[in-house]
Amino acid sequence: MESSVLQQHGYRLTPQRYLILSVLEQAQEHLSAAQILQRVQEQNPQITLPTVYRTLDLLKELELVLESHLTPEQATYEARQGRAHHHLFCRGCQSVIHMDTSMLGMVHEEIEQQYHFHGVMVSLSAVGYCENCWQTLKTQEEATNTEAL
Amino acid sequence: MESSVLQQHGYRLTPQRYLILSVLEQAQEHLSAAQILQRVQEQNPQITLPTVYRTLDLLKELELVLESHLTPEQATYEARQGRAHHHLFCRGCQSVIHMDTSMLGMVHEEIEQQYHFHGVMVSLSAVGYCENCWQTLKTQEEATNTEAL
DNA sequence: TTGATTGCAAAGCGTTTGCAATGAG
DNA sequence: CTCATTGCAAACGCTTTGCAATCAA
Repeated sequence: MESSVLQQHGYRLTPQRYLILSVLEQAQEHLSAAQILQRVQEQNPQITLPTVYRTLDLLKELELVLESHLTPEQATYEARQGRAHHHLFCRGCQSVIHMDTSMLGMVHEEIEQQYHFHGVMVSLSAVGYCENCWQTLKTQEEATNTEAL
Repeated sequence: MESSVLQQHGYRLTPQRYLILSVLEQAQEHLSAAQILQRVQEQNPQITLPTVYRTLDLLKELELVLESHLTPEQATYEARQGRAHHHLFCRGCQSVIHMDTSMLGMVHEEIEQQYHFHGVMVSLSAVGYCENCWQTLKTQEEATNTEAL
């Protein structure tokens, strides 16, 4: 648990902040602010959405939490785990798979050199269909084609 | 101008749609819906924001326009130009630079094989500071440090 | 005690929708 | 005539903010 980082930066460790951070650390998936609220309220129904957002802002600033915008509608959040990773998103079941960074090779350095940028953070994201949803999709298409005849 | 694609799909080519598409095709940058409205209203002040959004939906569907979510706040749009590309975003001046796809190499195939995904679209985005903003930033930091003493 | 933090309510902002008026085919 | 398309106004959903009450240090 990285909650001590809060105090190290002069912020209070309140029950709300502790709960929100532990929900994120225990989650094995990306959570939206609303999902975080829901889980957090199971332990303490008092907590409200503004508190979730304010806490997330703090945790982002302290780099304990990462924010993603895989879908346009809403941001999702995850606790910063050890290894850097990228996201593979299934259009079908909306699941998010983590990819490791190995495949990116020297992309980072190439960008800094080629475009004269500094402090570059590279993020790769891919969307597609997982095996399951791909099969479902093909079945549906066949059904539609048959209908159309 | 790809406006003929509209009719090919049974949609009307209205003055509004024509204007919006040409604004996007002439822009050498990513535009938000509000920016599109502004440029379009210079020619026809009658046009409204809902029309812009409805037209963008259409153009996205016809793949004449690409939508990006480089920043959380608002989506940006660009006319689909010839070559695929990726985005390099400067945190300082908010400018967007297009990178070509060469550096990605076989990433696409690797993902399909390694994660058993189908119809994968890869998008790489990077954020950092361009040369200019990097210098500005360093100067500012020095100033702040001096102040703090 | 004292300023940081919270809950509440309300506002903000980008985006979407219902609907009547318009206009192209 | 008929339906796609528009402008208008209002709604929507996520996120942020003002403020008084509360609470950790």
